[in-house]
Amino acid sequence: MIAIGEAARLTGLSVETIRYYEREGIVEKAGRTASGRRAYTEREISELRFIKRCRDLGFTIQGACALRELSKAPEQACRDVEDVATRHLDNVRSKIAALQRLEQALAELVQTCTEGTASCPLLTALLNEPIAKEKINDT
Amino acid sequence: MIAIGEAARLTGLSVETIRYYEREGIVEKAGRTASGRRAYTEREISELRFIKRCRDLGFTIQGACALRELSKAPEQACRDVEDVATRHLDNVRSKIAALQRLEQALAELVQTCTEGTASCPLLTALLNEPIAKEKINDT
DNA sequence: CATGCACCCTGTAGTAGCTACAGGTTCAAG
DNA sequence: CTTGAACCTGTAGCTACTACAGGGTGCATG
Repeated sequence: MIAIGEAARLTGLSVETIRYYEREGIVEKAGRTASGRRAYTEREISELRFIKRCRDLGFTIQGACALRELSKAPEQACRDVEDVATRHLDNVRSKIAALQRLEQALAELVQTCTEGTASCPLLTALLNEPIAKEKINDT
Repeated sequence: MIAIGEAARLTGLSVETIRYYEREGIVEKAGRTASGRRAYTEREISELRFIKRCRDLGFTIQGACALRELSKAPEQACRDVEDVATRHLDNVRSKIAALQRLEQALAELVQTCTEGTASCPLLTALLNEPIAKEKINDT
C-alpha cells in the first residue's frame, strides 16, 4: 500500500498538493484504509506523475487534464496531443519574446544609471516614458 | 477635476485596478467630490502611471512601491534604484533562461510527434520521463 | 503497556494581482 | 423628466498552491 507521503516521494509533488488535487477533483478521490488514510495504487501514482510532468512543462492544470483525457482515448489521438503541445510551445515562445523585450527595456534603463547623472535617470524614465506590454494567456 | 474613468484612460490602468490599489493602500485614498466620487490630482495620476510602468516592467507591486519610496528620497538614491532594477533584471534573465529550457524540452517532445510512430511518443514521454524544473521568486 | 514521534486526517485561510459582478447612486444630455 | 453612462461599496472568484490549527493513527522503544 502506498501512503500519501510515499506518493509524494514517488511523484515529486508535495503531500499538500496531492491532497489539493483530490479536493479540487483534478484526480479522483483516492481509496482509504480502515483508519481513513489515503492508499494509492501504481496507476494513481502514474497519473499524479503525468500531471506533475505536464506542470513542469508549463502546462496549466486544465492543459494537463486535457492531455490526460487524450491519453485515455481509444486510438490515442496523437494529432490532438501534438496540437495542444504545439500551441503551448507557441505560448512559451511568446512569453520568452515578451520577457526579452522587457529585459531590453530594463537593461537600457539600468544602463542610463551607470552614467552618473544628477537626478536618477531611471526614475525620470519611470515617471515619463510609456512602456509597451502585452498579455499572454496560459495553456 | 479628474474622475476615475479619466484617470484610467490617462494611466492605462483599469478603473477596477485603480480602486483596488486604493483599497489595498498601495496608493493613498483619493479625495472625493461632494457626492462621493473620486477626484484625482495630476500628482496622483503621475503616481499611478509610475506604478503602472513598474508593473509593465515586471516589478511586483512591492517592488514598485519600493521604487516609489526611493523616488521620494531627498537625494534621490540613484544607487539604490539601480540595485533594485539590476536585481530585477537578473530575475528576468533567469526566467528567460528557465523558459528557454522549457521551450527546448517541449520542442523535442513535439518533434518526436511528427515522426508518425504508433502510440503517441509525447504521451509516452509524459508517462515515463522526469522533467527538470526550478523556481524563481518575483521582484 | 506506555510513551514518543512521525505521519496522517479535515478544514480553513492566505498568497499576488487583479477581474467581475450585484445592487445601488449620480450626472449630463436630450 | 427620462435615459444611459459613469460612478459608488462590497463581495466573490481566478490560478495553483502553501501553511497552518487542531486533532487522530501507527510503529518502535523502554
